[in-house]
Amino acid sequence: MAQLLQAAASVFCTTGYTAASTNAIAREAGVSPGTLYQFFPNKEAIAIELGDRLVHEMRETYGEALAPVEPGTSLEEAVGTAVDRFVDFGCRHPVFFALTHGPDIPGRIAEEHDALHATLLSRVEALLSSFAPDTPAADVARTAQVCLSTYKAGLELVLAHEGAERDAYVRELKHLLVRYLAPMVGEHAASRSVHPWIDTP
Amino acid sequence: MAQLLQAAASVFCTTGYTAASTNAIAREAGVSPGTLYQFFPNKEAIAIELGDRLVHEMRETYGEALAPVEPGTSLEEAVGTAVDRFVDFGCRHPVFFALTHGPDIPGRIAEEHDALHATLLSRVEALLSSFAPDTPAADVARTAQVCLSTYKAGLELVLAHEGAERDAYVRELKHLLVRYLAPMVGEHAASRSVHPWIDTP
Amino acid sequence: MAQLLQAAASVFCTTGYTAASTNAIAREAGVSPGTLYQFFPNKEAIAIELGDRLVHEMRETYGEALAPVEPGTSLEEAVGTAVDRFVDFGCRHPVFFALTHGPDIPGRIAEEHDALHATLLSRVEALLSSFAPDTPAADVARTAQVCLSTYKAGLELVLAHEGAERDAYVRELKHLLVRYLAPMVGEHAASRSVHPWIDTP
Amino acid sequence: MAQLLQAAASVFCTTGYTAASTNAIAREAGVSPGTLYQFFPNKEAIAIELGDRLVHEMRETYGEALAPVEPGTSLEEAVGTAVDRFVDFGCRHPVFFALTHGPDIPGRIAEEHDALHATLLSRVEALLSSFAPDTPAADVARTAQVCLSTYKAGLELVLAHEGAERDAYVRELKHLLVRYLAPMVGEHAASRSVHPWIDTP
DNA sequence: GATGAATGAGGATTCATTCAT
DNA sequence: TATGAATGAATCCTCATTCAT
Repeated sequence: MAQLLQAAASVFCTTGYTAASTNAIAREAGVSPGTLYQFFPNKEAIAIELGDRLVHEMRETYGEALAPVEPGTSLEEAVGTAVDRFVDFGCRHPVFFALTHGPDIPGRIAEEHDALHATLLSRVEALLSSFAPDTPAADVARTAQVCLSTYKAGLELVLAHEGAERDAYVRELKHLLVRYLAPMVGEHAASRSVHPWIDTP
Repeated sequence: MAQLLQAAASVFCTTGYTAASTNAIAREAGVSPGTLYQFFPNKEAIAIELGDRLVHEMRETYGEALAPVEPGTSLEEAVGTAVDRFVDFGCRHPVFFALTHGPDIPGRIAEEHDALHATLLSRVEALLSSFAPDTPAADVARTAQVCLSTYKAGLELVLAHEGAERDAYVRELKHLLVRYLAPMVGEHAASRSVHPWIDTP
Repeated sequence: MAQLLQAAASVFCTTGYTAASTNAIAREAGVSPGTLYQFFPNKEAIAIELGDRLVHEMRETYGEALAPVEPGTSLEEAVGTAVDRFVDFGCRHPVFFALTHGPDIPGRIAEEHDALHATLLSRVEALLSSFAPDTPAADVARTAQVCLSTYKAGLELVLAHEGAERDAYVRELKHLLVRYLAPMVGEHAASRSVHPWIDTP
Repeated sequence: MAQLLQAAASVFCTTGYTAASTNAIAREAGVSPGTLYQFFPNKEAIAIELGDRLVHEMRETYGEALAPVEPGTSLEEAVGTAVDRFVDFGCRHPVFFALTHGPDIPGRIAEEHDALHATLLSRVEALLSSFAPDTPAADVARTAQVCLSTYKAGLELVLAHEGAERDAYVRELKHLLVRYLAPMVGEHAASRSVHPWIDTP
């Protein structure tokens, strides 16, 4: 079954969900199509189970990565940790993006993913609030959304490169986020090593 | 034919390229399947024609949006214009993203898109170089990549909202980019209203 | 219309009846598909009209070629004339074979062709009877069938070659028929330049 | 699979290759269209497999039928044996002709068939040479071609009849060939029961 | 009369799913 | 339980035919 999920991950990665055939998955897993259907009622269920596991692991990853920071943690540190974890996760599970993007993925996964997104969102919001308690909730929510989107886009870029170049992109992604967030958290993080940012007046 | 392309755009948007059936496109266009095949030799050709038109329009859009800035233009202005154009384009052509993502889109489109990407990239690089002439080429290239990815991700976020909320996201996207780029262009844009950024020492 | 039939002949020749498309015929004729259907109710009708004309011309050709021979005509002369006409006809109308062979031609043509075949058969029978009046009718009929089949097969062989080689095959075809028929007509054609054949005793 | 090939043979026989639909073949075989495609990748492959088997069997048939004759074998015997085998083969495999004629049969089959034709041709040539060693090669080749064509045409005639009538046609076919060849082999077969033929002087 | 875009049933082929072994 | 042949609906695409202009 782990075998099957791994095969599915591999096939989804290379062909996408829609174009992936259950026969191809079974073949990749080295079992017969019939066997596949003794573990999963249909193709969608495979993607859902896969998604569930990813989401679960992601939740754990972020549970730690986005946990409320201890007082005194700098923005750089917080962002750095989160990005590193995110990158690590993305490297270990390239399927995640095959199941995340694309309008042709099963509804259940979309829901699952939305739920994950919402969770992450609230964590990021909490984090942001701890850094900038006075910011209106709507702004925090929006900023969190932007952060998540940026995360994902940046991660794809990171994964598209290797070695030193990958590391360079990781640094850029951190800069991108830190610089974006600095003004918001600036006043409440005067102890940081970055100059306060003067936003559009 | 415009009718068909529009229908195709609509169907590709909702189901993705792979899952889109030519019969569905024909139905959406209000014609019979046979009619569709008098204009396009096959499904791929529809996507390609659609992609060509989008790329063409995108090229024009960017030709103006990313044109070398006149001396004296601020980073904010340059980014603001580019983002506005990009957003406008995205609003008018939501298909663009359906044909851009996904591993199962026809090779021709991928090429076309890669070519477009390369073009945009070199324009952004030129723009960045004009703002920060002393930056090493490799860094400029990487920064341009990050900008483009951020553009795209931000645009999706923008398109997912409407009205005032959309405008707010547009502002955030501009901030995101401006803040990211400010340190790089900082020394050459001392006249700007942003403080120079002190990067990782 | 002659234009259309000619185009049809050409297309039938190259692709066969079944694989020939009415659009291809119309295109070959330089007219629109609609125009084609103002002359013929359907694809079959084209083949039928074509077949009719060929059969008509063939009938005339054979009317003369297989006409009752004047007394004193040798077998060689009779066969030689018939073969020459047949070959000439085949050279001018290569379609004939496209519409003659193959199990996928319309029933009407088959009938037409069968009628032609029957006509030719009775002429050949008459000819044979005039050469060998004492032969039983059943034998004459069978021999006539063999002659016709041999004719056709030989003709295809002839048409497959050109120039001197074609002429050589024409000669062989004549030999084939003359030698086959000689024993049957031998006794009644003692004046011929061939030795009588002593058949299976 | 034998079931499918048999069904295909039957359908090809009645409708010809082009007009034969895979659904019809599947239905004739009593299976679903999908099943057919688990054995053959496409319609052409069915014809090719069928053709291969026929060609293979034909080769064996002819390997024996056209083997170099032992010294002392008469022309009648040689022809008689070959025709009998050919007829037997044709009776058991009427498809052979459906896949042999027609301009729309798959290229692979045409090649296969051409190869077979060439093989048969060289065997017939060898046979003829053994009977008439002094005949120029070009003449032998031509005569062999005529023999093969006559074979095929005669066989179709034979297959079109049954019982005693079929036997009668078989005899006629043998006569046709023996009489055609007698003059050529005459001098070297003086011991035979046929009179030498005096050809065009 | 000529046109040619439109039609839609039909054919080749795929693939998610089932079930007898 | 595992298998893998069988299924058949659905897909892409063709082409004989029609009809508004």
